[in-house]
Amino acid sequence: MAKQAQDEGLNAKLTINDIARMAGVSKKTVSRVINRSPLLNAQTREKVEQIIADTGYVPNPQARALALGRNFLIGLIYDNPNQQMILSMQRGILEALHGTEFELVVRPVDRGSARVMDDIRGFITRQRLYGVILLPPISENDTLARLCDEEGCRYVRMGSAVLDDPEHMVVSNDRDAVADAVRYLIAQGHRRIGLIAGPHGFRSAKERRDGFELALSEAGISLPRSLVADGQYTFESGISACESLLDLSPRPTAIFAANDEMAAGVLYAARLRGIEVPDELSIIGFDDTPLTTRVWPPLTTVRWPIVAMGRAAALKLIGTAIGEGSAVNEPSTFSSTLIRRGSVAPLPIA
Amino acid sequence: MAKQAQDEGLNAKLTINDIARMAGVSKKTVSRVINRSPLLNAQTREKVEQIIADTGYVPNPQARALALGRNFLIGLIYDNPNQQMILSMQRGILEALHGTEFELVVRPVDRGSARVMDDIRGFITRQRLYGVILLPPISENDTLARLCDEEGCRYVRMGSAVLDDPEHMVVSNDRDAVADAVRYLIAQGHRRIGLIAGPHGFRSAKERRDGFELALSEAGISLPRSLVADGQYTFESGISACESLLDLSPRPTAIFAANDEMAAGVLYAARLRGIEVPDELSIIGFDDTPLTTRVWPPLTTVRWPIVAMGRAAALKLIGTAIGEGSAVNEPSTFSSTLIRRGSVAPLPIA
DNA sequence: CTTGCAATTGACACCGGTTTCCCTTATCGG
DNA sequence: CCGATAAGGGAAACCGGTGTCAATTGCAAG
Repeated sequence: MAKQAQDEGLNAKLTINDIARMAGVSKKTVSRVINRSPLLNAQTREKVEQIIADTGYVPNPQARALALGRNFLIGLIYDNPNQQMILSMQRGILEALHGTEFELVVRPVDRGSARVMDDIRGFITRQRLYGVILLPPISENDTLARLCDEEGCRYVRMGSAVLDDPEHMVVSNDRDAVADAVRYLIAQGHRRIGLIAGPHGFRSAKERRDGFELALSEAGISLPRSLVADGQYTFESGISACESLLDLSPRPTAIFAANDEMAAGVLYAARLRGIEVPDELSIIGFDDTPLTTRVWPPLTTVRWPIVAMGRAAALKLIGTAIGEGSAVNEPSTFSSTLIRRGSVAPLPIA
Repeated sequence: MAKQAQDEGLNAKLTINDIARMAGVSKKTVSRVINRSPLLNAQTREKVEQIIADTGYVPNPQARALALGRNFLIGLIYDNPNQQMILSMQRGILEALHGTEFELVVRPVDRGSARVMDDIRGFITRQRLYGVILLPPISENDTLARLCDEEGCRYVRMGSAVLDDPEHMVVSNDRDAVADAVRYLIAQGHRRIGLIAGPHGFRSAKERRDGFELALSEAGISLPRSLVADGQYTFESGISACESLLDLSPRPTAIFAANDEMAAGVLYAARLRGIEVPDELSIIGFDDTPLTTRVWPPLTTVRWPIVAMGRAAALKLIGTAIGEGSAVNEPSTFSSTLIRRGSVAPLPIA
């Protein structure tokens, strides 16, 4: 342990010149070893590698960044209301980055600001990022993707619709997942099903709504406009959207909320009116946040593999750099599953 | 907007040499302007500053990092089970960093691993971090603080006890906050109050327990060991800890849980047994996570200003660099407040 | 035995800043 | 009016890597 620490302290000062001198070769040769250049004598390589291993030398990232014009940093760009999602993504990404030479730089941006694009451009070019991962909803912005292309910055966009562009996207299939969830409600006998939709302009909101409508039309159920309430993906918006649905007469016997926060709002609104869940009202949410098991009754919801998607995104970005090149071109569509808990009950035969 | 973008594209290629040529001075003089060197003619400075402003030149961070031997990166090091807290801290830190030249690099570590210290040392020295912010519980590790000192890396430790070392710490006073909360329970007539403590080895757990015991002893209430149950700061551990408390006879009339997750567990366990909250059992949690308003009844809890603390920590770190030097030596103790919601009721006169 | 080509390796410039050291020039006291 | 002193400003080295291109070596072909 003490020796280890000593080594560490030592290698903090070691430069490529030191290694070159010890090995009796030039800087350039050491550089070739580090960068796995193929045009290099096997013996020379071995000798240098031995010395690198013995001394614990690690090349200075700042110097590399300057010479290469590129850093070994991954940027995580988000502008998201959903904190839980950011954190899970971040976790997945960090898992993939762990043990590599890459570090993660986080960068929240303000979609509302007029200068977002310039901010991001500055971030990317100044830091000479190796690549960026874009979280929704800003990932849905094509201008941003074009900007990355222009600046020669690798990127991966996270999303919630089927793939347009496999090389640059990691997505979940929200539409099908929601359709499944709603089919489940229908199978339980529900016919008057309310939707609390996500905010306009969010792709995920649209996909989830499409899935909802798809399942209904499959079953030949008509959807009056009044059964669709707008939400903002927040708890509070879930409450008020739910109230407008409960004001209907007859009121819906089931509600699908486009995320768990709003589903929790439904639970809250129902309790205020003394409506029993799930006996008088069934609820399904989306996300499978920890919240779903903390509330009562525990929420039936759609789980999408956020952490795994984060990992996949990171891998797609750095795949070629860490010798996992195969990951890069692999299409990355993840599927979600319905998690049945306690917020759905069959409709009693009237 | 178009012009702006053009400027941005331009300045990506501008170097200090270009500026020097345009201003008709040497690189060094431009460097002096950038670094606010005092030994510089006012006119020269103004001229150069004008050109920098016009062209939108920004010095290359990689080159600076190499020359200076230090990066403009802040590291966020954590090993925490409490995801919510990490994210709030991160938010506060990013708020403070916004608009500065600093970026945030996040670094989860595994406290269990034998190589944690070497990992962190590698992270700090390799990236030549400007400074790091340490989140609890690993911030409580003195070896780590010493390591930062050795490596000449600025650091700020977040914590939950009164200050040992104002220069390097931003803390909340958990003990007093909990004492207040428990005094409130006592004022409501409760005498048999259970504690669900946090895990051993966490400073916050100890502080909160101390506060709990303090309030009880002030009021002359004895605390049998059986009224203290161990938890792990998780929902599940809250449930089982609560069950052991509810098995007592007579059972407690109130429970203080050392965090909200465990308090939610208490709610869950109570519901399983058909115990009414707050009428038959009062509950207070700690953290004021969003969860507290999603559950029923909404949880009375202790709010600590996590985001503000994150901001303060970042400011303490970069204060001198951004001309807010005063922030650095300011002691940073934050106080928490009791948020009264619906999970506490007065004890009915028996 | 000489020439051509491929495989290795090294010398040197360069990435874009900062630092060291020295020279020039302005200011001031005698 | 002259020399001392200090401040402004520039040339060149340096931070620690990588890219370019030429030099060296070994070996097969002519």
